[in-house]
Amino acid sequence: MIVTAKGKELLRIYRVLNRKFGNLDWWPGESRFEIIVGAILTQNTAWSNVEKAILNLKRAKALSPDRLFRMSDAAVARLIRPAGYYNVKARRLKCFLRFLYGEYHGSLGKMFSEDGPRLREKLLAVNGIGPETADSILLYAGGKPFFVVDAYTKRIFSRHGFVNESDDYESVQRFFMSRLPCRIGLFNDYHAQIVNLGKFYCKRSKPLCSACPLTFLLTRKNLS
DNA sequence: CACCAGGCAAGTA
DNA sequence: TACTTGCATGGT
Repeated sequence: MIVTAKGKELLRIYRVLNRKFGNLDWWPGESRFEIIVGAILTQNTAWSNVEKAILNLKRAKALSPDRLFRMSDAAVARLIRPAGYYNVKARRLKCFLRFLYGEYHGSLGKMFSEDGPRLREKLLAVNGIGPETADSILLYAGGKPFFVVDAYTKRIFSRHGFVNESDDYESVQRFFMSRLPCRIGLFNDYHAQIVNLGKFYCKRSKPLCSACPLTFLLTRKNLS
């Protein structure tokens, strides 16, 4: 099936997902800092495990930039153990905090007052923050218009012929950002819908389920 | 038991 | 540039 991917089709797909699942109100997290920590902890990790780690941080009153920054790597690692890769992730959190204090005196407000593209470049220069983590931070904690691309995005949209599985991050991101209206709320909920869809319908080694609303939409369109 | 999860960096050729 | 490997827990 050949799909000519125009912007209106991407919007139609989004509307179908939103109608079925409603507004998902991402990111799950009560503060900007919690969102940032979650974005780092969820790298290649099930969110349920990240929740346990964040709960540990909250119970230890460690979920603030200053408390976390003062803690030793080993102490942080112990708290975030359920999230997996706890040694590297403890270092990555510290790298971000060193950046936050070094550049902005520990103020997220100052950090997010920077120009979006400029801040993105600076985040990417922090060890442990790659494109997906940077965009998650910018969009969900900073309210800046960057479309987040993850494994589900590539998997789902390559299986439907919109992009290639081998396309790099920036290329897939451009595919969406050049075809969608630049709206925070849309970028926010679209990515949330994709992850939700992936969790329910699209595992790594299994084909798309025929009950997947996206499959249904595209099949129906193909027949008409 | 095997496989998977909302990546990333560092090493090799 | 394009692979490969290490990192690690908890759920199915």
